Amino acid sequence: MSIRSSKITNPVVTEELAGNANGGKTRPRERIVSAACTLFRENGIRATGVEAIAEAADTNKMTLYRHFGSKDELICEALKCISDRHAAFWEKLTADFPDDSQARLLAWVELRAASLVDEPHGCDLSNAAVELKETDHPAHAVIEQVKAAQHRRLVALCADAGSRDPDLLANTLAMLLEGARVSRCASGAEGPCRQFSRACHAAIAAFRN
Amino acid sequence: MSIRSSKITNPVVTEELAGNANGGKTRPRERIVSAACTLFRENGIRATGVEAIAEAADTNKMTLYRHFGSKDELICEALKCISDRHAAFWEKLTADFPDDSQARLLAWVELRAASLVDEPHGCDLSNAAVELKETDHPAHAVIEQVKAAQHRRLVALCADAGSRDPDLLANTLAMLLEGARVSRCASGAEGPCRQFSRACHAAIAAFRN
DNA sequence: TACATTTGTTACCGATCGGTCACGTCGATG
DNA sequence: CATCGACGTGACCGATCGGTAACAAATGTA
Repeated sequence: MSIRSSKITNPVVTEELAGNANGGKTRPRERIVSAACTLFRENGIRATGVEAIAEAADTNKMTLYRHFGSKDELICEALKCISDRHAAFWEKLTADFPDDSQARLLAWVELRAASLVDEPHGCDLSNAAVELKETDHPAHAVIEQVKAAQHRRLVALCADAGSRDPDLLANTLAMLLEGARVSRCASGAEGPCRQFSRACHAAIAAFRN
Repeated sequence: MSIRSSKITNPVVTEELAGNANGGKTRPRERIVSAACTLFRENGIRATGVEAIAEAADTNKMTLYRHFGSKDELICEALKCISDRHAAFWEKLTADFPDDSQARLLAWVELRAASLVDEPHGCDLSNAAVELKETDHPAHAVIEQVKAAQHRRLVALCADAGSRDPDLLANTLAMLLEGARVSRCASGAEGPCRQFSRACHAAIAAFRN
């Protein structure tokens, strides 16, 4: 359901050079990454076996290991795929509101609030960070890098919207979003996340010029 | 370190009827729950085997299964133990600031901010909720119940402190705390959680009467 | 002392995990 | 047609998992 919207963005467009002309069927690598994203999100990373990923990708374990040296490598690749989706989200946001940066910030709140409703599993990056406690796991580098990029974009958005303290506002919004997502898992849809939008608006108003 | 403060509350007091007079050594059941709490927090729930728990508790797997019917049951019991620590935290908070409810709210912020510094693993309850995706897992009932109790206490605290909208303020503070904790795992100590305290103060000021 | 309860020890079970090997199949290219 | 690379299939490996059986040792109680 949530994977369907991403499947149309990634594979079809980028496979023209490969000249694969069969009926819309993508190559195994993309299917594996896509399936890994879905299963990791819905069942957790450790709880998802490589065989289940291969099966969901309509292929087999051997082909999976021909493309990815290990499960950890596949995990990193899946996180990078999610990072690409985040980047696409930001590009679409700036494209939809090219001039009015104030409206762009409000749209960010609204879109994130909407994602809280139909995505009950929280942030895939943060969930991975929570689940993979080994501090030397290669996924942590990917996660930190993506989170840093997101923070930079959010700070820029707050600055464009004319906040008095863009860094503080960005961090506040980041904590509110992260907290809303995780409390969606722990306390349900009727928990604190219910008032995510109002809390964001209050923060924006509090840090206005 | 954090486990030590709880060890003095639970076992010693409740074991007088058992008449165990050996040198301060607690009974296996408490040691198992305590070890489970520590290992679950430091290594994750799924990544922690029952044998490792028994070993850390200075006992063996057979004794563990004599006290707990399954690992899932032990998980629930460990979460309940953590719930007791939360309750102790709140009791101490109200005991330390019996009169000044405004100061009590500020102390809540300060204590939570301090816990962000020396506890890099976030909220054990939320982490468990994220890690255990099976919606029918018995741990979810425990988690939701504890989270609901915490929410009630936080709302009461905000109301006592004279907020205009205690429910909204409590939810905002809950999201900020939850988000600060998880972003501590995903983005490091220099991420958004760095400004948790300031964000809380701004929220409190925004919702003041 | 005699008994009952709680622990400790060891070996074991079936299942699943991540990962590999050998071989067979297919489609594209020359 | 021949070749080559990507893919599919199934069996297999060692390790680890949660959980159990059987028996010995310790412990408290009468």
